[in-house]
Amino acid sequence: MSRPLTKNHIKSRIIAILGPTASGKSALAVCLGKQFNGEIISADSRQVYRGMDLGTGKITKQEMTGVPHHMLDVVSPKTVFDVARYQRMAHKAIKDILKRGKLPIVCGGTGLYIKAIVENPAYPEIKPDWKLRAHLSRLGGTSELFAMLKKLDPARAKMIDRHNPRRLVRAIEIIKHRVTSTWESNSQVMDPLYDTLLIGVEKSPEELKRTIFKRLRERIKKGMIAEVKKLHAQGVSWKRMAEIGLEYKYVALYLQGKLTKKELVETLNTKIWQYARRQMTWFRKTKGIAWIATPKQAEKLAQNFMRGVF
RNA sequence: GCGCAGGUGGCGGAGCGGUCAAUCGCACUUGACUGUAAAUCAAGCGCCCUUGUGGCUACGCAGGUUCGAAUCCUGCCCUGCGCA
Repeated sequence: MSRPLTKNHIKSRIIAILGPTASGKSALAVCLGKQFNGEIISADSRQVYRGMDLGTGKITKQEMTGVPHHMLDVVSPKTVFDVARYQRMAHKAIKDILKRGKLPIVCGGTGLYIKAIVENPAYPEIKPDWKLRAHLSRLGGTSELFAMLKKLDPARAKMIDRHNPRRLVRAIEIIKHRVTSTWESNSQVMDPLYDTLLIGVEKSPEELKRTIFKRLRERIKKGMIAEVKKLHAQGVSWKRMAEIGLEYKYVALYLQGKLTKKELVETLNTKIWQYARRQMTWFRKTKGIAWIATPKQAEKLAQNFMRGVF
């Protein structure tokens, strides 16, 4: 994969809007999109899936009010999407938007995906090897995986979270497919392609909790349960739903009779809140975010940014 | 009223004489994150003290037995089920 040279020319400006779930990012993005002749690139790891709408809080055609959106409905929920794929597709979309002289506005709550396009880390060119992954997961516990990695790639083993099967499996996958080099020779290279304004939507915990609960009830009323039922009828397994998480996971449990309606609402509500907190701990360490409390503040920031004033 | 079962940390639920501030799950708090990221994983979680093979208060309430009790005995209060 070749990387554009960025050193000797001025980088294109883009805006990125982030924040925890239910903080009101989408509406703000559309608002800025209109004002600055922009197009939205979603940075949401679940909104990429076709048919997952209500459960992911995907923006509707009406709500877009003419502002084009990208990276929505790009893949079937039966296939597993990933950051590297997201990175490639999003870059392509951004390039295209810029070529047309419009402003790309990245918007979403998946911190990793935002990082993928803003900081632009180079991911190793090793695709998921599902056969190997299945084999490794059948192997036994994490201690076994860790021992294996330690033998194959001591440098990586030193850094890794030895209890995390996902990380362990991927690390083994990388080293197995790369005979010569080691982890250290492959450390992540960051190469930002754009000059990015990072806007974080700030919400107090109390307000966030309120909005999450309110939004959850609305989603149920709008037919979220039927949506999950329909996806299942179309062949999305319960197991896959559990992997997708949150609304899909818990509604699936409800549809299987493993939760009552009341339990569904209660646990889902707390799980979404826990997710919002996880998002916040990710964003907290992200450098350079301008946290705003009102759309007005965001507009102001965007204006200055577009004029090149800081 | 009688019989049986039971009252343990925010909740559920172990423990049934010592190694119990009390297994475990949930919730809560903090954090990690190099192609599954709404996923996956870690730490903390009675109170006090910076610390520790530290101090204090705790297993419904009040007493008792014992070197020692969440665990045994007595009384009381409360809850569930059964019989009246």
